[in-house]
Amino acid sequence: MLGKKRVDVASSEEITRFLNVTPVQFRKDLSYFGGFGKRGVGYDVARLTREIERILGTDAAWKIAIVGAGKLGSALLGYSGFHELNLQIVAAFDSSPERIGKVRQGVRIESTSRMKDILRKKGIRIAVLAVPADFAQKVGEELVRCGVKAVLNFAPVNLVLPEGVSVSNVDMASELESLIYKLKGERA
Amino acid sequence: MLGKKRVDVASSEEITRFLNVTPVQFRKDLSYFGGFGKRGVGYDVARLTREIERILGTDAAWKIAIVGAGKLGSALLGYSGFHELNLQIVAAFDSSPERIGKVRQGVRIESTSRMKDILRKKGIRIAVLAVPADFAQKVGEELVRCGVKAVLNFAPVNLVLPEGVSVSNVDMASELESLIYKLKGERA
DNA sequence: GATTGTTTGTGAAAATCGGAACAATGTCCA
DNA sequence: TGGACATTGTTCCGATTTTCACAAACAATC
Repeated sequence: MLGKKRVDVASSEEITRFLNVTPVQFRKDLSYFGGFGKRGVGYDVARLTREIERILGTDAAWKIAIVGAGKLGSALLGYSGFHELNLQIVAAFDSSPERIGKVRQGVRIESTSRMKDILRKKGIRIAVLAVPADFAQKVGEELVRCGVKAVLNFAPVNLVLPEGVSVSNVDMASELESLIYKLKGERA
Repeated sequence: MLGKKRVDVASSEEITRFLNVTPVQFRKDLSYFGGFGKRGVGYDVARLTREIERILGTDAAWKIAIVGAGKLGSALLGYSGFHELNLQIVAAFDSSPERIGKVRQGVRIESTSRMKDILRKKGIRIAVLAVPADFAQKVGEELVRCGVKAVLNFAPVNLVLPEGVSVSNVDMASELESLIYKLKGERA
């Protein structure tokens, strides 16, 4: 309880102070993969980081593609959160002729007609879908035919893809609905 | 079982065909708020829509503000999902002088220094945060001082705000982490 | 070295969630 | 009217998740 703070070691409570999980949950989740902490001391932050990266698979670099280079797609191309994990945006696609050929954030926007070639050649298995809602389902299915195994969908539709393909729908409207619902609850 | 389809009435099974919930779950959730369906028949679609909107609070219009008018913020200004709910973007803020004063999607971008005035005057309680990660926590706290009660955070940090303020972190990186983890599992 | 205080890891209890089964209620048709 | 069929709303139950409680392990101090 001295003024000296060791930044290289942190307790589960200190760590979860800025996460939205409880210390117990944090410890239990970690213990499932093995005990990385020292009792009475805490967790070696450097080692913990390495272990978590190994568990999550973010120690090796993953190549991802962004499909749809409109406003949202362009924004995602520059989104810093991807780089901080080991996610490399190595391809971008759009169907609009005036966007094809342009280079954004060092990535050349290709025609969607070339998706299969490029995705297969580069061995990309993760795609971020940022096309208008009307096209999302169709393009998503095309991605599956291109060998993609995981899709992060930003279009405001519920993307449904075959078994074996992971889909994560980032539904901003739903998130806002939840917030509104909570707000209403406080009023009542 | 005739060819005639009544589009004004639908069963829970028909409704959930395009949702990712089971019919039972759908009925159970609804029954928590009251029985809106007719046994043996189904749900009156028009009424169901009204009831759900009432429950979620999207029957009345909500005014929201977007803070940060960079790539992501601009994209969100044009995001169609907001309009489909009853969410009106009535204010946008940025700290960068070259963006202030510009009009995007009919909304004038104001200086962040004017946040408190405008947010309070317009009675805005919901804000969408799309600023760089380094500023997110600071700006979020400022929003709370401006009377905001719910924040949808797009910055790749875990925003923590005081009790009584709802925070929803749209963490795209986390979503991708989950996808990667699933992908790894299939490999092993 | 014993003692005290701290923190992890884990086993058990509690709560929550999702699915299956079923009774209640409605339509339709003879 | 009565019977066959369809669909909701609810109860029950198993599984999963979250929380609680505590023993084990470690550091620091006397």
